[in-house]
Amino acid sequence: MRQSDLARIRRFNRAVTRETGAMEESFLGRGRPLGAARVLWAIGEEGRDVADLRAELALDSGLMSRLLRGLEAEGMAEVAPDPTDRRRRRATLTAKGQSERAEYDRLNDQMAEGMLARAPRHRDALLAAMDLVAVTLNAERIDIRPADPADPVARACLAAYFALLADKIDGITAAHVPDPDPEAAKFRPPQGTFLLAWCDRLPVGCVSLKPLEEGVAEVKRLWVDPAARGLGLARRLMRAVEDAARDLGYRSLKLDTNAALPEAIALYERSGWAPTAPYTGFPATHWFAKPL
Amino acid sequence: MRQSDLARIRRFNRAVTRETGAMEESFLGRGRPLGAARVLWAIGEEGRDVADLRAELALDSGLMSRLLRGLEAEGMAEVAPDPTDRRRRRATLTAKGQSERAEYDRLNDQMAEGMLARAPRHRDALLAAMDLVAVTLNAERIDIRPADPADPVARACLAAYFALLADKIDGITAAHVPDPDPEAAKFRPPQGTFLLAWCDRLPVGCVSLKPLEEGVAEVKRLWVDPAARGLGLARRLMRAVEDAARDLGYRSLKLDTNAALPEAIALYERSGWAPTAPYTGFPATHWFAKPL
DNA sequence: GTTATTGAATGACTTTAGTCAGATAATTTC
DNA sequence: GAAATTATCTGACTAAAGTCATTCAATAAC
Repeated sequence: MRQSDLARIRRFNRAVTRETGAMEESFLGRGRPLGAARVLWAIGEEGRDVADLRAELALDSGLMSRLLRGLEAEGMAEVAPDPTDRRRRRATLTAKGQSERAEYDRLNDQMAEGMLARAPRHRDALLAAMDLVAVTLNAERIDIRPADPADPVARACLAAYFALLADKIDGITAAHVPDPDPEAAKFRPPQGTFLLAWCDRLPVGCVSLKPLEEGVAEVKRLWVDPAARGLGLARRLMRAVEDAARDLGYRSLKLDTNAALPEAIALYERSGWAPTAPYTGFPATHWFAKPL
Repeated sequence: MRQSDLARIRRFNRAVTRETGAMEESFLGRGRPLGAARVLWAIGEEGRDVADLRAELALDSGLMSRLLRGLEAEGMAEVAPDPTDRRRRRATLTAKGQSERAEYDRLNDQMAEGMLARAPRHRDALLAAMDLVAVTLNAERIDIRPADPADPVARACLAAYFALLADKIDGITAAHVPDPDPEAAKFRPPQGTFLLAWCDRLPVGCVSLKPLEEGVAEVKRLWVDPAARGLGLARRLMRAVEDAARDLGYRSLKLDTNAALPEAIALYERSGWAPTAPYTGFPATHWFAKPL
């Protein structure tokens, strides 16, 4: 590694350490040690099992118990046996606890606001850089899960996908999926599927599958967030959708794409897709098929 | 602020918090509490005054003293009175301390390496994003100081400047300043000056001044690191070089620039520079003057 | 129906970090 | 040269975080 790269990473680490330090400082301003504040926040609006809290915050059972007693004494939380398994206990926030949690949220928002305010003319560039860093650092934690095509998050991914197409392909204007989408059922099992890639609660990619002919399905709408490019996510999404198609009983797959998306074409060629006869019109310029 | 922007910033905060947590974890692996490790590292290869250490680490005098006693007991450091002021004390690392510090350096490098390894195909993009974040968060701490034009850091800025010109202006190939630069003396007081903008130990911009005619100096080589764009740094550099010119006794300034750099031209026009007669040739296309 | 396991709580610790009020010696200030 | 200031150290504290062994009740396994 170059010496100067190291200096850059160190500067980055110092900058974000200072920032998180300032945040914790502001959290202490509410008169509660950080440990207790973290538990209060982690209980969340709906309440949470104590075991669950312990796993997330990596706390010893003794310490967890004491922190909860403290929050109870403050009137912020209540802990009651879980009705389904009375050994387990469930922590919930009182009304007072809810509003205290909202205060922490507000402090958090305020810090975030302060960060963006430092780049008044480059707000979007700063956010994009933050995304790139966060997604890259979380690369190993990105996971792919089925979603409903009507879910707002799924629809947001599709909107990003169509915006990308409109940007890259001449003659396409930003299309959109009608809401409700009359085709949605085709993207749900048993006919098809819709997969979302998640990186720490935010979507970073999608792919979908719908029936085409007897025994053949079509892969549609492969999209990867710009912040997640270069991490092999497109390949993972393709593998996942192929597995899903196999599970749904399809024997082969097809897809179409456009010459303006050379990385996608290269990916298909690398992963066992072969050119096939055109089966769709504009904006498709390339057609591929793959047996399962 | 948009709700989704907030979610993105939160994701960023979680990602970097986890990362710094992992780093501290690895530091604890050397069997020393973080406080002591930080002091050991801050003492540095050349040693450091205790007062200096305290200011940097923001530690209470009692705590600092105890941490130093601990390091002495481990045989890592020695503290001796400062010969110039025997109230002050100077901490230095023993040979053992030096090698322990090198171990922390190695751990740091390893973590940095691990971060870059997560973006094998986008290493430079990740570094650029980290720079943007770090510089933006540090925006208020960027400061401008005179430097020697022969300093390697100054020369690195000039190299970046010429690379930028070569990239933007047709017909220019990456020029470079000869080493040693026969003109260097013109960029040093009392003839001229060379100013560097620093953001946490790394340069993020420069500007320089050299004599042109009796009572007139020329502003040259205004450069701002891409990561520091949009923070008003170019304007600050120009103000600083104008102040320096005034201090050196000049009565007016000139500069030339090229149409391929519209932001620079806009900046000059906004800050009291007026077009003037051409006084240089290619690659200049615009000439400005400003009375002081 | 007894035994083992699990989830949480409790009491008794330790470590780390940090504060605060002197004490001490060197250096400035007047 | 006395008085004030400065830099550090020491002792005596506190708060926060965390560990560990044990207890207790509920549940699962046999």
